[in-house]
Amino acid sequence: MRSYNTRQRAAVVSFFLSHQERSCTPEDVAAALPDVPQSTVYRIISQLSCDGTIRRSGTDGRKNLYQYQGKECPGHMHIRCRNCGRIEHLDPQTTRSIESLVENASGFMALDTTVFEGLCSECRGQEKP
Amino acid sequence: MRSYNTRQRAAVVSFFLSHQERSCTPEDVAAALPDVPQSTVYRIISQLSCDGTIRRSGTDGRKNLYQYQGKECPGHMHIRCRNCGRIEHLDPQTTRSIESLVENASGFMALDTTVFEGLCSECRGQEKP
DNA sequence: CTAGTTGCAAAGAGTTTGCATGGCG
DNA sequence: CGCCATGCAAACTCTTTGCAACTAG
Repeated sequence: MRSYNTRQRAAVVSFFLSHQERSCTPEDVAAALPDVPQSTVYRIISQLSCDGTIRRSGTDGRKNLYQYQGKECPGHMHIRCRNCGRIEHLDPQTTRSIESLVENASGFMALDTTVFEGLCSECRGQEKP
Repeated sequence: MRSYNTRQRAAVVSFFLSHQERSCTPEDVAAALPDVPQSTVYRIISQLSCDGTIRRSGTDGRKNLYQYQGKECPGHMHIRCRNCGRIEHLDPQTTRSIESLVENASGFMALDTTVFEGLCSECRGQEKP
C-alpha cells in the first residue's frame, strides 16, 4: 500500500510544512486549497497521519487538529480557552511533568494529544456560557 | 425564565442523581428513558448544565459527558484510553497539581473538564490505529 | 497495465432548532 | 390563561464511505 505522489497530496503536505508552528484543522487545509475537495483533504490527512508525516494534536472542541511532525519536534499539550477558543501551547517541559503526574496517579500513559479546557487570562471573569 | 417541573425533567434529574459516581452521555440518558425523546433529553441537559444541577465533565471523544453536581463533590479530570475507550478518574489531588502546573506555565486557568487522551495499562503496546 | 487516488454525492454520528401542540403554575 | 416545555422532523457540523473515472509508476 505505498502511496502515489499526486498533486493533491503534495499540496496538503506543502500546507502542513508551511504551518509547522501551529495546529490546523482539515477546514484550514481545505480553505487554503480551494481546488482540493474536502473529502480528499480528509482522506489525505488520514493517510499522512498514519504514515507519521503529520500527527493529530488534539481537538479544537469540534474539529480535529493536525500538525507537521518534524524529526526532533518535542510533543507538547495544548490548552484551549473555553470562552474565546484561543489555543496555546504548553511547553514540552510542563507537558512531561503532567504526563508523569498522570501516569503515577492512574497507570495510564498520558498522550500529548491532550488539549486542556481552560480560561485564558483575558476571559477570566467574563465567561459567557 | 424559571423552569417547570415536568415529568421529563424529573426523570432526567433522577437519572443523574442515581449515577452520581460516573459521567454519562446524552445517549446514556436517552437509552435509560425510552419515553423521553432525544431532542428533549438534549434540551433538558442543556438547561440543567446552565443552572448548575449537572456539569459537563468533558467528552468521551465523540459525545459530551455530564455528571450530577453534588455540593461538596471535588472536581476531577478524566483520562480516556484511546484504544479501548475506557474512562477513569484522576483523583482530585492530582487534578489540583495539574491545574497548578498548567496555570503557572500558561496563565490559563485549567478547567477540570479536561479529559486526557491516553493508553491504559492493558492497551499499552497493542494500540490499533 | 493496475493498484492506489480522486471527485462527487450520499450516508453517518452527534447535536441543535423551528414550529405547532400541550401542560405547569 | 400565559408562558415555558415537549415532540417531531428537519437542519447543521464534522467526518467517513461507496463507486465510477482517472492516473502515477
